[in-house]
Amino acid sequence: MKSDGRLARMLHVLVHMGLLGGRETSERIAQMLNTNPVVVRRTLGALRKHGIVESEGGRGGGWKLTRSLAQITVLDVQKALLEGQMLPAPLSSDHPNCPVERASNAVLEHAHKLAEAELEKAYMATTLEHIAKTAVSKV
Amino acid sequence: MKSDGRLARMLHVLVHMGLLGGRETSERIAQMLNTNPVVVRRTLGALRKHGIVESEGGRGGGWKLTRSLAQITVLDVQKALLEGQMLPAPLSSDHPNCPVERASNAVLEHAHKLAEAELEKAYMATTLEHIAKTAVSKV
DNA sequence: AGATACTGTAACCAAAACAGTTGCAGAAAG
DNA sequence: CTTTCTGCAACTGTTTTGGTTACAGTATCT
Ligand code: FES
Ligand code: FES
Repeated sequence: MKSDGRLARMLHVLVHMGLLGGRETSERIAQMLNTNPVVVRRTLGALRKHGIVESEGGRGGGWKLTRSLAQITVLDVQKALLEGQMLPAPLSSDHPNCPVERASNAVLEHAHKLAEAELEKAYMATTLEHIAKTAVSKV
Repeated sequence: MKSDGRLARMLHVLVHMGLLGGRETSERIAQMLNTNPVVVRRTLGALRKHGIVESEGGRGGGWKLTRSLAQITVLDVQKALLEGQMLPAPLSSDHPNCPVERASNAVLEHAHKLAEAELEKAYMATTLEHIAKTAVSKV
């Protein structure tokens, strides 16, 4: 499967917008992401639905943040992009009545829940401002 | 993406073989997994390369375990099936020289490493015998 | 009003990964 | 020498993300 690069791209874009302040058009963001304006609208559109960015049409329009970088965590962005679980356990449903399959699935589900909790904790603890400061300090 | 059900299926098959003891043919395993014998050979073949099972061709052939369920962990099976990382961080490489992209990627990579460590710990702590006992106790 | 510069969205194709299927070669036992 | 197995190559199907084209709607400027 082709891996999902949306979270990394959105972090990049949002921090960029936070640092440079102003409004950005899909066209400019697309160039910075080596991709197409439509892909940018598609992905930023998901963030808009969750109130992280807002857009304006027409001449002079574009995208901008609705709150400061310090008020956005990586988890906020991830949740806006993802519908279901972050780390779904890869279960089987070949033989639903078999106790062995159920026990195997239970083990996998438990392990994935632990890992997902760890991931969520790390995502929640990191604000975009933290990323911005790290980036600026390493220029 | 279509999710990867190989680990769950292999746990099921291996515990089944451990409990019922004997040799099993790809055909019988395929029926139990609601799939095709070729898929079974393909997947069990990966386990054979890692010494978890062995196969014999010809009449009366089939698959059997090389060690007891207590000597196989979920992690062993996972490592046999997967080449790379269990939980690869979904990084971006659109603008490799941009410090913001690098900082974003670093955050994601760190978070995923934590989650992967948690997952690996849980997988390593669980033997197939543990799954077998849970299943038997719940019949 | 009309040109210009934006977003919003639908409809497609490409790429990647797992699953499923067919077909056939080879090996071991009867 | 037939039967019953594995091993493997070569397809197709399916799902998900990414990329592209095309067009409708909207706000600003002259
Ligand atoms: S291109 Fe703007 S921050 Fe990386
Ligand atoms: S079918 Fe044999 S253990 Fe589930």
